[in-house]
Amino acid sequence: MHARSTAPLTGMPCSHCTLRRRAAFRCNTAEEIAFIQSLKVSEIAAAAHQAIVPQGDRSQHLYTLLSGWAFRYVILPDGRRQILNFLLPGDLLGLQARLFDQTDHGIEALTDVVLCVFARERFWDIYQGHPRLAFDVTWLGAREESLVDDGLLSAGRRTAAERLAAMLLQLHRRADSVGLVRDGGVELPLTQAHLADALGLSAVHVNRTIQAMRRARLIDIGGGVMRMLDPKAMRVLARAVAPALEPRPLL
Amino acid sequence: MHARSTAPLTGMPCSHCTLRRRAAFRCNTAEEIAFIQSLKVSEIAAAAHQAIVPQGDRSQHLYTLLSGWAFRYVILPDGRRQILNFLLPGDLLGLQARLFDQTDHGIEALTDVVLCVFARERFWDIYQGHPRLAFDVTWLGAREESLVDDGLLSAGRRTAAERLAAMLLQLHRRADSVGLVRDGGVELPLTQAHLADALGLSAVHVNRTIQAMRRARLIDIGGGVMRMLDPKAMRVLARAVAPALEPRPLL
DNA sequence: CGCAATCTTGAGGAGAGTCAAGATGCGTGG
DNA sequence: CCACGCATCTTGACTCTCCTCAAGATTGCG
Repeated sequence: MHARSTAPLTGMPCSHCTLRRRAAFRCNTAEEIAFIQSLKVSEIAAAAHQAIVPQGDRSQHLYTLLSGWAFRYVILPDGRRQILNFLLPGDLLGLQARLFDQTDHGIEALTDVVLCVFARERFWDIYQGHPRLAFDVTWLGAREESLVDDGLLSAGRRTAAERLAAMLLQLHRRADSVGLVRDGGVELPLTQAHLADALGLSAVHVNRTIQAMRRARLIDIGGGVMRMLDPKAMRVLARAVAPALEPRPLL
Repeated sequence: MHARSTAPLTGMPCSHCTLRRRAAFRCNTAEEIAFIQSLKVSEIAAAAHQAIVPQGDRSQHLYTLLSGWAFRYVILPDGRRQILNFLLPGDLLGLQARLFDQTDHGIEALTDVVLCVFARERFWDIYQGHPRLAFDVTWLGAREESLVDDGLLSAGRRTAAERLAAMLLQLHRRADSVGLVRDGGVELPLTQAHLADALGLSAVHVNRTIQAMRRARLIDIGGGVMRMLDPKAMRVLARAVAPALEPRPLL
């Protein structure tokens, strides 16, 4: 729980970034990679539970999450928290914070994370000189919105079991796309309280819903690991389709 | 209720667009406006209740809403509907639909609307030749996401009264910024069923909540017109801050 | 080994949903 | 100009999902 402070790291050249090798990500030209490299200020490690972008802060940077999990959230004055979405490796952080003067949401590390830090003042250069990459930024923003759209659909119109199914399917799929699934199991670093805050439920009710799913042999979850026992039934429950996975951009 | 079919209109040159004159929008250079004009294919009118982008369709175009109200929504297989956000004049439509191969949401006209249609195949030209406008597209996408974020906060963690207050404040503020508020009153073309689907509530409960607000002299709503009687109390209720309104881009 | 966070279970309650019926308003056509 | 019909709004009664409170079990870590 004790957060070690954020520390700059040497980091690895973008051209050797292991994320970039995954099929989930669109290939960049050598020239694009060199440009991305030139934007990169450093790598930063943050410990689990540490604030990456505190709520209400003006974010100084854009980040790409290189490893670990994080989440975007809002906290109301009386302490109620809503998790807006979870962030996995390859996701771009701080886009809204960069565009609007002040963000109304915060970003917190769920596990120890490593972030690729991009120079704030050079954000504009992407648009100036690299239209393809600028397009990618827009694309990543639109993708994030579609995740939030789905969360809103859940919170507004799905039952507790449906919400949970939709969320677990989404996380499983996203984790899979970045190689975080090994023989069917994902390391899920979420507490039930996190799920509750993401789904708009109480922690107690999330617990009961999970147990019902365990009894129904839909999932096997616990000890920080989740296994999908019956993905098809889960999709039926969530009324979700398995979306086609086209390669997505990576900065 | 009977939808007249979508009809192309002559339209007015972008340089004379009345929207563009509003303080709410960022000024463009003459050159930018000429470029935007060159993207413009036509203007299209759609009747209230007509689908602008049907759910599941691959959208052919990007639109700017010139007049009228619309909304983005998802419908689950069993008919439950979630409204993701409302669209007012100046808003960009179809961005996600353009970026992903297929959209999972639809867009429907709430009133009769007029849309500015941009050539799909020239979307890329914005990024190629007009970095400033490309940046604006990203900005508009991020702004829409922040609206959805707020909706998710509401559906997940606010009570019915708080949700309604937050939504009515947002709509009032947005309508005001495009000149739709006259001596305190906005024309709100929403039924209570629309509000229910946007807030994740039942129509009956929205009704009761509205009536409580009327009795408390917070708002005066009915007959398609809303008046904020006590904006400060509404903001306290919604736990919302009045956000600074910086000029936003318009395509 | 012991504390703290997390998970689990039970009991009772409340916010919001559903169903149903009636009221109101409005556009259309006779 | 009025009557009809439909959509919307309103109200009541009852129900149910999910919440809150509270206590105990489990886990993990220092």
